[in-house]
Amino acid sequence: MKTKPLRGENALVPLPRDFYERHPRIVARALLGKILARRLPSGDIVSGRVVETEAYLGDRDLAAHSAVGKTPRNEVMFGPAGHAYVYLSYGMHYCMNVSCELPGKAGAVLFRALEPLSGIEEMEKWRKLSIATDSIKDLILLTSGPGRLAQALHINRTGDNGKDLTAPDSNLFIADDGGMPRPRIVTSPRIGITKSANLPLRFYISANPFVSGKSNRTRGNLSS
DNA sequence: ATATCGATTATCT
DNA sequence: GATAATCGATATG
Repeated sequence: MKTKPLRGENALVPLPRDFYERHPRIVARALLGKILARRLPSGDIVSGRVVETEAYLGDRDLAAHSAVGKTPRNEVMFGPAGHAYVYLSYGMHYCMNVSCELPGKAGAVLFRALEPLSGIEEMEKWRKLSIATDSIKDLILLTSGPGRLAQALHINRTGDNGKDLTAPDSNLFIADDGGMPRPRIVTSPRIGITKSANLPLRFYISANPFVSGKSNRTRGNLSS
């Protein structure tokens, strides 16, 4: 698996398919510290570092959308790994996932929070926000939370659902800039679910201020 | 055909 | 802390 860290300008290349062809729990942890990026028509990059993820499993996970079997909404979860699964949450927010596992077996990882890295002004525009400063307190409003980060990167179902995030020319992809080699990872139960709520499938970077969840009310255990 | 329930967020009190 | 906004999927008649 070629996940060799890359650095320097134009170093953002999509992670390979086999990165995602693993158990969602493994992928969710491996994605922490990576970069979720949107490439604009101009070539500019809107991006953030992944600081919080959740795994949704194909087996014995009643909280996963795939638990009811394949439907038009969730079919990407059953398809090949490395594709975007975008769904509408509570009728108003889009949430961004990447499919995992081998074809036929369902699985996905939900992106729950990013630390903004580039394209802040573009994020403000898409979020319909005008933040006063570049303080953490203001930046949090851009990408802390699954609905927020999707809006900040202009992710939506019609434009992005099913998109191959590993394609070299994809305008939505995940990359490794080598900027966070071994993040300190905390494990906790997932947020906002009732079924299978006890499973420890949420992962976030320890002490990172962009992690979502009511002033980090939801506690977890340091697991690395 | 109608009712219920979310992998959420913004905006109140 | 509580609630409204809003819609697709699912369950039931």
